[in-house]
Amino acid sequence: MNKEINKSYPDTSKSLPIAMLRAREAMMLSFRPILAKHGFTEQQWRVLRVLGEKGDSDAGQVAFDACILAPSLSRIIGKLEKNQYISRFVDAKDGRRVNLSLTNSGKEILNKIAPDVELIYNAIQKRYGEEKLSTLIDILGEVSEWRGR
Amino acid sequence: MNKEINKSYPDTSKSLPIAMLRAREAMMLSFRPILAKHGFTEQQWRVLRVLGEKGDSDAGQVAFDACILAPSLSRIIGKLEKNQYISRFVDAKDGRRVNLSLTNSGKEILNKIAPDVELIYNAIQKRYGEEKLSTLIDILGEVSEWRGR
DNA sequence: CGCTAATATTTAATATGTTAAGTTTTAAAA
DNA sequence: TTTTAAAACTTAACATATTAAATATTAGCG
Repeated sequence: MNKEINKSYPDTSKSLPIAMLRAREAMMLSFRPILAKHGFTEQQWRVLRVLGEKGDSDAGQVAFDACILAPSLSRIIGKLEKNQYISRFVDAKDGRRVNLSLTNSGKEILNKIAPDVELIYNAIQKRYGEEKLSTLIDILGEVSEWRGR
Repeated sequence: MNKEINKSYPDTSKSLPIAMLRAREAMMLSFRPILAKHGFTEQQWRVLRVLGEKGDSDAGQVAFDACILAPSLSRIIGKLEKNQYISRFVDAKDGRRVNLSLTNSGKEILNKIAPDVELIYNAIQKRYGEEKLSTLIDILGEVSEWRGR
């Protein structure tokens, strides 16, 4: 469609960043309603999941694992702490670090929501097949290593 | 690393949405400085590119092509119009639609920035190979078709 | 034709993304 | 040890994301 028009600019249909955005958005359309039903945003959910998976971590580690920039994380953990889903305390050995930990309430909500999220994951995997998705994850992992020029 | 801890939650290292976020971010770290040097955000740039590629389009089409939600696009085109990079006018046949068009100034800046962006694309392609990236684009395209469940 | 539903866009409100600057605490150099 | 640089967060300012509601216009139907 529209193959006759100006082609002097890069074709967005082949743009990796846009392709990832689209694919990601397609999936998030399924996930977001589940999280929203419990009052969480996608980013807040990533923080809870990461803490549930890796256990107590400092903010920097959570930021990396959840793929959230430090300034965003600061606000997010502020809210999660206020709502009693996590607790925050400065590291005893290094006063610069802030350690984060799931509260019991945080663990409960995690256990409550996780199964619904898993259902979607399983449906996606059933539709596309483990092999294809694993290929996808692998290539994405390689591209994540890109460090410019 | 950390293979002994709690595994009762989905492993974020295998999460497709997070994997896409990471890979995309790795690439954007190379692209953003180029755009920033000219005062554009990543989204503003997508709008300019889409208009340069597909020619004049209505807002809805641009939103889809650039993968930007309508409310965000409204503000973005407001600023791009104010800065004279695009012009906006209501469709003559359908008063609900807003048609967007690159100004000469918009075309110029597009031609000025595009080559620098291409350099990065080429470097990425050289490093990972066309075949792998084309496989990636294909799978991402399939996943983009996901429509919930 | 007049009424109602659907479309396309915009506005509003809250949350996150991005970059830069500011704090506090450590680590390292002189 | 003093001072200087680096590290880890936080705060601030502006831009975008997301959802819902408001506007304006068109399409369909009785």
